[in-house]
Amino acid sequence: MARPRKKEQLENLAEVIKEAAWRQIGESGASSLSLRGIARELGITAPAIYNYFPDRDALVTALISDAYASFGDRQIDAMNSIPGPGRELDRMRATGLAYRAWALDHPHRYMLIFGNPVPGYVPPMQELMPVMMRSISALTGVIGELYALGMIDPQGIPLPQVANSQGCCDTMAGGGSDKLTALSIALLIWSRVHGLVSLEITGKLPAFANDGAALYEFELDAIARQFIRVPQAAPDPAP
Amino acid sequence: MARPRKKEQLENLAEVIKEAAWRQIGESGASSLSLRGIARELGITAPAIYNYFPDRDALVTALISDAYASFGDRQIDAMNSIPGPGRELDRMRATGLAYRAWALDHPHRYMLIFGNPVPGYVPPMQELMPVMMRSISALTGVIGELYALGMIDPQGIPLPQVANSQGCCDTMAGGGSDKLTALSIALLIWSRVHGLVSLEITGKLPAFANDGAALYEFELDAIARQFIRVPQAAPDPAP
DNA sequence: ATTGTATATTTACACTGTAAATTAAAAACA
DNA sequence: TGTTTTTAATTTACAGTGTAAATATACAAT
Repeated sequence: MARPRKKEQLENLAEVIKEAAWRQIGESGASSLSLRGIARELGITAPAIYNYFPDRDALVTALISDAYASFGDRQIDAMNSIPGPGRELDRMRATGLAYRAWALDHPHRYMLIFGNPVPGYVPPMQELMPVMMRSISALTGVIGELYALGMIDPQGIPLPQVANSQGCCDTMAGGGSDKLTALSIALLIWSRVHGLVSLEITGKLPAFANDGAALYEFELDAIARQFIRVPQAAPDPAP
Repeated sequence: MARPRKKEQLENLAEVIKEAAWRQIGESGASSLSLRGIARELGITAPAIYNYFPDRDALVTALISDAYASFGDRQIDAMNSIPGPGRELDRMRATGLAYRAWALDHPHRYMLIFGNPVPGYVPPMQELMPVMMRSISALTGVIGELYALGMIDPQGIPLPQVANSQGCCDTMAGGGSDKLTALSIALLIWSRVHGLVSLEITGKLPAFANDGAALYEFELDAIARQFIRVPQAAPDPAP
């Protein structure tokens, strides 16, 4: 009732197809991704791919899902690289630096998930939501820690409308307005790092070509200064 | 030696072609722009377009150029809507609000110039530089005004490397490090509004779908707070 | 009227994604 | 073992794309 093995290798053809797709994207960009090109590279015919992906969009979705996973791994690794209490600020900075580092390591993957480089493709949010949520869990987690420590001043921060947060925020916005504030801050921070990184990756910061790092770290500092307040330590009684 | 008029109208066919292209972009997005589709809509054949644009990329470049012009018009209008000295901060805010307003009015044009939605297209910077520079002249102009008034604290702001600023910054980086600082600040501000606006336009802020304005105005305020310092007015002697 | 030139059409080619029919191969069952 | 069933691949075909080359047409200049 099944036919798991073929005479040749390539039993994990779905994975091989995705690898070829990534190589092709890395060479000629994500927009010129071609099923026929992949098939040509693998020595098979184009319609054979349809046994593994119902259409080209499904392949793109799989690539995006993998990219989110890779991105999420790096974010979570960065967060875990600065463990323990009392180092929440360093932890946030580490995830911030990891954001740009991953983007520079995989510019095409970055544009694939955070830009819209593929012609008629619209990502199926419902399917991608889990990997998406996981990938931003590092940032939202650290923000949550800082919030719990009273290191964030919530005043003036616009909140999302819970009625509109369909599914997306159910996981994290389940709590009260604390979580909503944390989500909002995470969004504002994401917007800032995304703005800078996407401009750098697409080569729109020519004057800073060799010093995007300085600009980015300046922005990280500015972000911290804006949102973080170090709680006034109660002056301990002199010994 | 020439043949200026045809029996029919459509003498400004280049303009008509661009209009059809914009309409097509407005309906099905910039990525599905098709020469054959335009020709079909205009009742001509596809190769006829090649008499007006050497290839599809040239048409896209012309569209981008027009989009920059439209964007620049709105920016400059916004700047001029708050004239006179003493209102530099309001002027900056007006250009900031106009940035998002134009983007929401023309999301496809915005993505055409600030995203990269067209398959294999790479914009010819050299050709687009004039309209690009004009379109950001409003922001850099206001920053320059504020800088001249001593309302900007340049310390800590990373400067671009003049060696790398090829052509782009010759116009504005001709001066000393003042201009470079202003350029750098303009870039940091652009990065922030671009990050937020691009996320909103591409529908990646679902939770804030109905209140992008609040989020954006919060960001404008934060930008002003970060870069602008009101010079200490000398306390005038009590009457 | 003839020439010259700009503008359009026709034709053709290589490329894309994908649907339908067909063939080949391996596994399951007799 | 032989036969059937299931799955995977190929072949073929179609509609779409950008664009190059050759061709026809209509106007302006001579």
